[in-house]
Amino acid sequence: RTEPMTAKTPRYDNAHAVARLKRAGLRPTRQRIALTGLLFRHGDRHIGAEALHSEAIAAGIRVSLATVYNTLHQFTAAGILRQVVVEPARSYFDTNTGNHQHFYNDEDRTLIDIPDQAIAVSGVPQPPKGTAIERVDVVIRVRRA
Amino acid sequence: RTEPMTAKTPRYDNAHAVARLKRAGLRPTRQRIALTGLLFRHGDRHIGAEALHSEAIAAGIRVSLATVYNTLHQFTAAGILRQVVVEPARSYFDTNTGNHQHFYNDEDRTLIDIPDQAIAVSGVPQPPKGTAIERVDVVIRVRRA
DNA sequence: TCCTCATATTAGAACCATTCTAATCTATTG
DNA sequence: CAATAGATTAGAATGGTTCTAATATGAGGA
Repeated sequence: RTEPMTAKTPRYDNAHAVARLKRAGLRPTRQRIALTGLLFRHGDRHIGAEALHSEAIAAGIRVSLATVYNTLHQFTAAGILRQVVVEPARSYFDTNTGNHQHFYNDEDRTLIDIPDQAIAVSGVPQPPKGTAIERVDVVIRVRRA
Repeated sequence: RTEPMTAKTPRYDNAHAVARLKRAGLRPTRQRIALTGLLFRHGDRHIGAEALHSEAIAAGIRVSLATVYNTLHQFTAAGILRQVVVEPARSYFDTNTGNHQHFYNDEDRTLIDIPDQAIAVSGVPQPPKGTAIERVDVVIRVRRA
């Protein structure tokens, strides 16, 4: 059932994708399986909906942009993707859901992971009454030196 | 020249606004003077373009939404406002341009300042080759406890 | 295998914050 | 006060995202 993959494209066959989807409680549909492959086949990556859609189309996967949006949000809700907010009017999704932060270059829209251990945020005060801290996001904005 | 300020509505008259605009290298037009008043009359605040426009209209200031957008961006470029990115598809502008960070409640879109001294980010690694760090933004995401 | 149906997918329209356009005003300078 | 660079404006355009309601499909049961 699982087809051989060339060396170039690291293994992430349908069986893996299906397993991951089931673990996340998502029905393994043709589109979700294919998108899972694109997303997690290579290492950590940051990608937007339109870009992922283009990539899918280029790879011969028949999927609508709406489904790509749906899928990215479902994956985020399921915890297998993380949404990164670094600029208004554009969303990035990060396949690395572990604790880490980002460099962001506004000029060329580059997002780069910073491993968790590197950064520490100290002195975080009490959150406002009636709220609890959900996550601490650090964006280090860089520009051409 | 500096006038006494009342406790309730701190004074921010046209003379102040004009002075601030000139200092920023911006021509003190009727609209900019009025918006400067709205923005800096009270203490620190976070506001979006549409909200500021509504506020202006409510205050009887005749100004177009386009001008509000232009003005917010010019003020940001001039360094008298700071743009805060906390969610896709919506921009906030902060009248506090000093070094500080934010709590953000996604549920009710509340932005709250955290004074600079409180927070420290350590272990920031070298920025990517050819770039320099411009700013470190920390957003502490909170939710109803 | 074949039904059934809850769930997914889809094309295209709708949305909405923001930006653009090109026409009209207005501060500033001479 | 005239000239003009710069600012404002209404309305159209943009662009990423979400919605709609019609169609398709995976999962479980007969």
